[in-house]
Order: sequence, then C-alpha cells, then structure tokens
Amino acid sequence: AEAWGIADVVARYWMRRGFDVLHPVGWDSFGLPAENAAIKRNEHPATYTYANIETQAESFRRYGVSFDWSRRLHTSDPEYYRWTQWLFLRFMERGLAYRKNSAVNWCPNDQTVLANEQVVAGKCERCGAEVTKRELTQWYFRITEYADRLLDDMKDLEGSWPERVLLMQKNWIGRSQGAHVDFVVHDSKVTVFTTRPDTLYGATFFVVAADAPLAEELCAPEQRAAFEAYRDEVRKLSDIDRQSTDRPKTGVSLGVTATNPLNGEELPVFAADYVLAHYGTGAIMAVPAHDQRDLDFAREFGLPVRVVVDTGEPDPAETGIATVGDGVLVNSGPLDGLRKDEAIAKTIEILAERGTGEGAVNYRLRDWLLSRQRFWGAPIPVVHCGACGEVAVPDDQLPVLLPADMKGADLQPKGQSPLASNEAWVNTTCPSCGGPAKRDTDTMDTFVDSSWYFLRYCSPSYDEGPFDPAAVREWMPVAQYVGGVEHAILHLLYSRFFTKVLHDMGMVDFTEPFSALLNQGQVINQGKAMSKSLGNGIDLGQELSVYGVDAIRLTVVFAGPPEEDIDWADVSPTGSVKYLARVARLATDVAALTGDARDESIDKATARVVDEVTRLTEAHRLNVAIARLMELTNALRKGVDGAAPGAASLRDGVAALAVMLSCYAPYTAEEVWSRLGHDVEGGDSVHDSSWPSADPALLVEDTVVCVVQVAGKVRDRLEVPPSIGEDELRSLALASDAVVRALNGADIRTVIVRAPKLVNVVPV
RNA sequence: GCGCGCGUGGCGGAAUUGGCAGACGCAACGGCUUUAGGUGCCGUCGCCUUCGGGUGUGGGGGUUCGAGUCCCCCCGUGCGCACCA
Repeated sequence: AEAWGIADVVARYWMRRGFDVLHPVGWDSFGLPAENAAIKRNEHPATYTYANIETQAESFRRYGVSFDWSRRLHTSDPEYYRWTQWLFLRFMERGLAYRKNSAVNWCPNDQTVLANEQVVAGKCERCGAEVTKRELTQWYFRITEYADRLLDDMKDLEGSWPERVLLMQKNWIGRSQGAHVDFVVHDSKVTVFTTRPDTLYGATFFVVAADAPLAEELCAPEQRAAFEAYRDEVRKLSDIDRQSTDRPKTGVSLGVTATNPLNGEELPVFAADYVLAHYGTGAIMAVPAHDQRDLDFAREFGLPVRVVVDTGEPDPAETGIATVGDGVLVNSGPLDGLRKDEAIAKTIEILAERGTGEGAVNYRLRDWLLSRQRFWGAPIPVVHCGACGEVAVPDDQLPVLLPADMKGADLQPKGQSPLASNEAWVNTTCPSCGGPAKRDTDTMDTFVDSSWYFLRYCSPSYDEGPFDPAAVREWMPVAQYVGGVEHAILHLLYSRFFTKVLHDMGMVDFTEPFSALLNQGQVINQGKAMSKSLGNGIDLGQELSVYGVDAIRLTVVFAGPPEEDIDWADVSPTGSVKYLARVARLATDVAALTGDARDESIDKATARVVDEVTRLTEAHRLNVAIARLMELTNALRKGVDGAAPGAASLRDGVAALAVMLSCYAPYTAEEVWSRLGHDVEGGDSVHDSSWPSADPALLVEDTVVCVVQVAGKVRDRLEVPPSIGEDELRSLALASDAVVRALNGADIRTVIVRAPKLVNVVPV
C-alpha cells in the first residue's frame, strides 16, 4: 500500500494510545526533475518546484492524513540548505569530505556525475542512459571509513528492519577478509589484495587492471604499443558489455615479471579487463587452479595451472573447473599438510615476518561521490583561492544562496555546472586572504539533503544549528520509519552514515536513525507502477472523488499486507463503500435502542476483536485487523436485529468499533461517533478518544470446540470446558458416535490428546 | 552464474509453537424486498461424489499420531548482486 496509508494508521493508533506522535511531512525538493522541467518551461526551478509542492500538498490534505503540517519543510528552502551546507563544512573539518581526481560515473544525458549507488546495471538510475566514465576532480564523503560500523551496527536492527534490506546493505558494503601481499616488479613494490593467501604457491601469473594507471607504469617499452591498443579497446567498452560474465577472457602481456614474495618465483605480468581498477589494489595474483576467472584466463593464454590445495576434486587443468573449497595444502613448501584456514593464518604470519604483507580487510563500498554539475541543489560552500587553495565558506556567511536570476537555457547542462557561467556569482573574495577567488560551482547530491531531514523535523525553524539538541533528544531516533525498498542502499545507508558522524561529533546520542523500518509496497495498475514515489497520489485522487476518502483509504489498506504491492485492477472500492455505509447504519440503529440491557456474547465479541485488532495493528497486520473489524460489525448487526438486543453492550461495541475504525476511516468513524450522541461540534471527537481496552475476564471462553480426529481426519467436534483434563477428554472422544463409526471396530494403537483443542485417535 | 524470497479457490488474501485449510472481502449464482436497482436483506460458492464420504495449499519424496507450515530434490516466479580477487 502507499506509504502515507500505512504510516497514517500506525500514527493514529499510537495517538489513540495516548502517545505524543510526531508524524511529519515534507518535500525533498532539490533535484533533476524540477531542473529539467524548468529548462523546458524557461523558468527558475524554484517556480516550478514550489507550485508543484502546493499541488501535492493539496492532494495529501484530501487523504486526511494525520500529518503535523506545522513541521512541514522543503530541502530546497535556504533555511534548510543553509544547514546542509553547515553540515558539509563539519564533515570537511573532520576530513570526511574531500576532493580527489578519479575516473567517475558520468551520465551523458543528464550531463553530471553519479554516485556508485546511482548506477543500476550500468545505467543512470534517474534517466536510464548508459553510464560512461570520466576522469574528474570531485567531492567525496569518506563513507568507507564507517564501513565496519555500518556493517556491525546492523545487529541492532535485526528483527526490526526487513531482513532483505539488511542483506542488501551487507552485500553492498561487501567486507572481505584476506591479506595484502607485496610482489616486486623491477625494483618497485606492487601490492595485491587476496582472500586466499593460502594459495600463494599456486600463483602462476599476475594481472593488472588494464585501465589502472599501474598498468601503464609497469609496461615494458617493447609491449607499449600492444598494451595501449588493448587499453583503448577496453575503454571503448561500456560498463554493461564489460560486466557481462560470459565474455571470453582478454588481455595483453606487459613484458615484465612479478616476484612472488613467498617462493621467489618470477610470474609473467598481464593487463586484462577482468581485473577491476577500483577494487582492491587494481592488481591480482592469479591462481588458476583455485579461481575460475584466473583459470579461464590461463586456458585462453596457455598458462600453467598448479594445484596447491587438494580438495579431492578432479584436476582443474583437465576439467576447466577451478576447485575453490577447503582441502589440504600441497606443493606449498612450509604450508604443506595444513588445512585452508591454518594455511591462511600461517601465510599471513610468514609475510608479516618478512615485511612483505599483512592481514587486510577490503570493501566493495567506495566513497560517496556527492558533487553534481547541476544547478538545482545546495551549492558546495567552498571557495577556490589561487593563494590559499580550498577554503571553507565561514559559517556566518551561510547559506551560499543559489542565484535567483537564472532560468531556462541558463540551466542547460553542458558538462560543467550551470553556475560556472554566472560570473557575478562565481567571482568572490577569499574568506582567508581577501584576494580574488572563485566559488565551487558544483551542487550537492540530493541524497545529502535527505540524509538528515528527519532530525530537522524535531525543530523545523531552529536557527542556531541544523536542529535543536533538546528536541532531538526528545523525539529521536525515529521509532517507526516507512518507506519503499528502493531506498535500501541509497537513502537508508547514507542516513545511517550521517547519524554515525553526528554521533561522533557529539551532536546526537544515538548511532542509528531508524529503530524500525517497514517497507511498504506500492499501488500499481494492471501490473505497472502508477505512483512512483510517496506523494504522487494523482491517480488515486480520481478514485477518491468517486468513492470518497475513507473508501479509498480502506481499500488500500485492506487489499493485502502493507509490504505487498496492490494491483488496483484486483480490488474494488465498492466493497469498502458498502462496508462504511453499513457501519453508519449500524450506528444509527444502535443509537435508537433504549435501555441498559447487556448481552454477554456481544461483550465477548467486542473484547475479542479489541484484543486482536490491538495486536494486529502493532504487528502492522493491518489488512487482517480490518477483517476483524468487519467481523465485529457483523456480530453487532446480528445483535441489533436479534430478538432481545442488549442495548448497552451494543452501544459499547459500536463505540469501540468507532475508535478502532478512526485509524482507518477517520471521517466515517467521526460520523459514527456523532450518531452515538457525542457532541462532535462541541469538541468531543473520536480522534481525541482513547483506544478501547479489552476486559481480560471477557476474553476467557466458557467452552472451546475440541476437534476429534481418527487417523488424522476430523470426525467430530465436541464442546468442552477449556479446563478439561486429558483423561476426561480422551473418554469423551472415544465415546463419540462418529469416532466409533469411523473406527469400525479397529483396535486403537494410540490416542494423542492435546487438551482442550484436539484428540487424535490412531487405529492399528 | 551466485544469493535471498515467494507459489493457498475465479480474484485479493486468512490460517500462535506443526493441530478444524480457505477467516474477511471481491466477483459469480439463487431467493426476498423494490416501480426500479451500481440499494438492502437471506442463502450458495475449492474439486469430485452413489450424499456415506473421497480429495485438495506448484510437482515428487521424507520426518511426524498429525505438514500450507519442518527437511531434501525438481518446476515456476519475483527481487538483489553480477568478473569484487
């Protein structure tokens, strides 16, 4: 279901339970969509953005969501991005924001760099264009410094975050345990990372990533022409082509050898594209017997295959299948006879003694590239001075405002930030020496804006810092976060990183921002997504006009578990409309009853449903909770239509129903409340009432139905007291006509008794 | 290729620790009310049936007194990662 639908039920439930609930709303309003629209319309992005937000806010209001509109914020407001910039400067002070030159992901369509996380299957996450590489100097956040903590702290989230999200983050961070091993090429040290130092004696060649600067450095003069031709071919390949796994291995000899630090062996060095420049050190020792990729390469180039771990499997040189499992070391000098784990430890020990290597941990995670060559984002608050270099804009000069006079064609992407062409904006004075200087013209990735917004909600107009520490102490961390799984490794990882940094800065006293996470599904139509993100309810808006708010809300939540997508083609708001009308009629009929008669069966039905709906709501089993409310409605209807209605019990039942329903169908619930005689106009609202409680005495059943099986098949049902003893139940079951008939004279082997619910009579 | 998840009526979906499969609703069908019905009420609704019952949760096997639920294999499907050394 839609995020607002789920979150609103949960928020209203806790409000009814008497908690102070912070249920905020806001807009992550910087970003490419607004900028592209502004170019098309020849406007400033702000014009488009804020008009659009008003439309969406209007739409949100129609859903009757219990947002606290007084805390509403927009990340593109100067009073918000002032603090985004302020936080950037704090990161910079701590060495967590830095600039480096590197090959980066480049979207040729949006004309901007992208973070690793924003490249999906080789394509731009936003526009789908094939991503290419560019050599550029860019700003990064040093998220890799927090890799271990991001990984280790996940244990605090287990059970309250979806396992899938934790797994995705774990894979994304990709910690591998291994060793750095120093080889020698000519006279210089070349280090590789390996997870299998135990196989060092099995290395028969050495490979450097063709596109790594290292390949060029190592190349012998006589191989230079061949190498450059190969490298240029590799560079032409797109990421997608390069990543397809079943390509034959290619490469070129660099005409040099690398010395194995363990046995002194000279290994031929190749440049190849199956080794990645940006993982590990961009170079590997190749052990074809025990690594499939190395084996493929060895067979392609006729290189030797030497088994050093006997796994009991056939010879890789013959089968073409590398053996990667555990086994006993052979052909490995001092390692012979050891098992894999022992050999790994022993190798690291030997390498350390000789000073030619050490145990090491490597991550798949890379630093977060945060600068963008686009206009509609928070400007990076740095000034470049010929004399002083990179100089932070002083806090009291924040925010560095976006120019208000750029629009349309001024924003056309041209490979560098549109801000660069605005000389009045770019040219400034150095805060340090006072000399002429230029502003950094890049803006920040919008994921920076959204990495701390939840903190701002606690004190949205605080102006002495990004947030009021006292307010954050009161409200944070977020008790229940609701969002789509598409944020698993972007927003959710970045926010965790930010929180940890803020913790280290002493600004917050917790290390995880979101204590519990619910991944809601979305509303789709005939198998296709129709509302891409939270807030786009345009399609539902039409339905809402036809069926009414409550019917749409109920339909969305009742359709299935919150985590699942709802196909609008599968559900019918008509059913919800009828149900709500039925509840309203019930209220009228019950209000018309007089007297104080009670009916225990009604009281019990109410108590049972209150108890179950309470538990189901807390477990976010909202579709089942609605089913229980419908059952209660049916029971109350029968009570009203019965011969001797228990008026007082029915009134209490409908009142409890109204309060529970107020989380799902707030308008109908208020109407019911009013029909029951509450002075809604005078301020007696169902939305200020307390969640009903179930009298434990009413939850105790007088009798329970005991199922009697013969050979596992149900043959009879007995009404018995819940406290019935095993022996008594056994005799009762054996005396049953249906059981006697089913046994048909057969001898009994055993009788399983699970009092009071079940008896299973097993014949021989 | 590797990893994770999911397969229940015509449909959406229910089913504590293994213990009445199909709650609740949609659609459909029959009846009553109605001038009328996109209303309301009553009823039927997995499949087969000689009306006793038999059978049934993707397929096959296993554990168990008992399996939708646990284990193994297979099929289908969705998602994540994808040359990560």
